[in-house]
Order: sequence, then structure tokens, then C-alpha cells
Amino acid sequence: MSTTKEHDPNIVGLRMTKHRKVVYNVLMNERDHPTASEVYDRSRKINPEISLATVYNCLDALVGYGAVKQVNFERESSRYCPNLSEHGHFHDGNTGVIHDITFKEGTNLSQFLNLPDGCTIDDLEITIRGSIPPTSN
Amino acid sequence: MSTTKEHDPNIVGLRMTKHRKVVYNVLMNERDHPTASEVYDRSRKINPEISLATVYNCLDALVGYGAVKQVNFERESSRYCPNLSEHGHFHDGNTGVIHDITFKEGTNLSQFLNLPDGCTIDDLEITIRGSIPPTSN
DNA sequence: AATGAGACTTAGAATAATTCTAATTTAGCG
DNA sequence: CGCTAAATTAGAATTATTCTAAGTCTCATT
Repeated sequence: MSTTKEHDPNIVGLRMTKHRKVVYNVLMNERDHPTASEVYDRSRKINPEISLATVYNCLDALVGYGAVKQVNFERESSRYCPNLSEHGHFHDGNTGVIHDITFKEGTNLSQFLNLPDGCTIDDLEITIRGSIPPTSN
Repeated sequence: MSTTKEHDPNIVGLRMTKHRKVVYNVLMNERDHPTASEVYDRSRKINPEISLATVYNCLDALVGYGAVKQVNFERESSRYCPNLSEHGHFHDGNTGVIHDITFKEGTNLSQFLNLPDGCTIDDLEITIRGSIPPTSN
């Protein structure tokens, strides 16, 4: 489960620097929605001379090119997620773990929301706070 | 449309002070999802000696007692909303206006989301960023 | 209506996440 | 291989929010 492969976003137009690679690999290798400062800590283990400002820059660049998603929960620090598929987040209050949640096949927003007439949707964020019962097995 | 009534949350257990009344009325009289500092500006017009810290305290108290909702959009300043019914928000990128959006009658989350087994939901936040075509009439 | 305890309010300092600045280094095209 | 624009850096700056400690008010109880 902890295969440490080399990942490469390979995005057209995104200049691939040493630091961007490190940050991207940090996100791919432990997909637990880390904050910028957690990414910073992990990145320094790989390349100790990276700075926090660079981590922010790299994350911004990766988000800007659509290689990772930025997740905001309440007003906490932003978190970063390499899951590019359309999904929401379930924040388990017991464990603090953030789970990705997907839509059921063939779901369309206007089926259940009263959206403004003729609106265009650029981005959707669904965040649920709750708890998951401990598995009894 | 700009009736300036006196509103009172009348919540059991919520001590109703002068400042809390002012803050609550500010929210009720212009229901446009203001930030704390916008609430501060409007409150000072009614009662110039209110402080920003008090505005934060009052908003926190009102949120804590369920008299208003706190809305977070990305990592921008929190906004406050006296619409207590279950609803999401549509952020119009053209105008900057935030519209409340409601669920269609009888909607259940698990109809369209793959939720964790047996999870309990405490809070749901749906935020859509998009645009609404200008009305042509 | 007076009292008192605890909750509210205040100004200003402190904090925390993020962004900015200006100087230096680097990627990658030609 | 040299060049130029873009990336990186350390540290300062910014911004929203929270904290602190002292003074004030609300309201249940008299």
C-alpha cells in the first residue's frame, strides 16, 4: 500500500521543476488531504532546501493547471488532494479523517437543487461534517 | 422592500444584549451575506461604540444558538446569513452576489451521494461557483 | 426596584495562514 | 551553450480572527 512510485503530472504548459515534482509526489504518495504546512514538512524530508513559500507556489501552480484540487473546510487551512474526479468530502468528527465521496452514477445537480435559471456551473463544493460508526469487525 | 423592522431572535438561553440586537438586526435588514467587517460597519451606523471584537463575539453567539448561519466560501472571510432553512449557496462570479439555493422537495442526500455506511450527518455545506445570464427583460 | 454573579464588551496585542518583495537561481528554447 | 522568462528564496507584510485582562451590564433573585 505504501508504494513510493515516481509520479509526474505531465501537464502541457506546466514547467516541471525539481520542487514541483517533490510537492506533487508528496501529494500522490500519501493521499490524506494534507495542509500546505504538512506538505512542507514532508517535502523537506525529500529535499530539505525547499521553502514554505515555494510549497505554496508549487501547490498554486498544480492547482492552477488542474493537477490537484484545493479543499477548504470551514476556515481551516486549505488542504490539497490529488483526486481529480468530481467528488465531495466527508469530514469525520471522531477521527478527523477526510473521506472523498462520489456522486452516484448519472446524477445531475438540477435533479435535487433549485438552481438559478440558465446558470452555468464552474465549480461545485460539497462538504459534509459528521461521523462514521467504528467498524465492529 | 427596505422595511427596517425590529427583529428579535428570541432564543431560549441567549442573553439579549444591546449589541447582539444590533448585529442581529443588521443581518435581518440586509440579507446579503455580509462579512464580519461589513457587519461591523453597518452596526457602527446604529451604535457607534460597538467594537469589532464584539461583532465577532455577537456573531459567534448567534451562530452558536442557531440564530444565524456562518457561510465560508473558499478561504475568504466568513459571511453570515439569517436564512435558517437548509440551503446551499450559489456564488455568481459576474456580480459577486451570493444566492441561497434550496433542495427540491423530498430530497435525500443518499439518493445521489455514495455516503459512508451508517454515517451520521451533522452539517452539510454545498457551494457552487458559476454565473447567471443577465435577464434579458 | 436593588443586588450580585457571571456573562458581555472593550482596546489592543497576539496569532496563524497566506501573500508579497526583491534579489538570486534555474529550466528549457533556440 | 547562452538567454530570458519563470521559479525560488528568506523574510517582511497582510489579513482575518482570537485572545487578554480590565471594566460594564444583564437579569434572576430578592
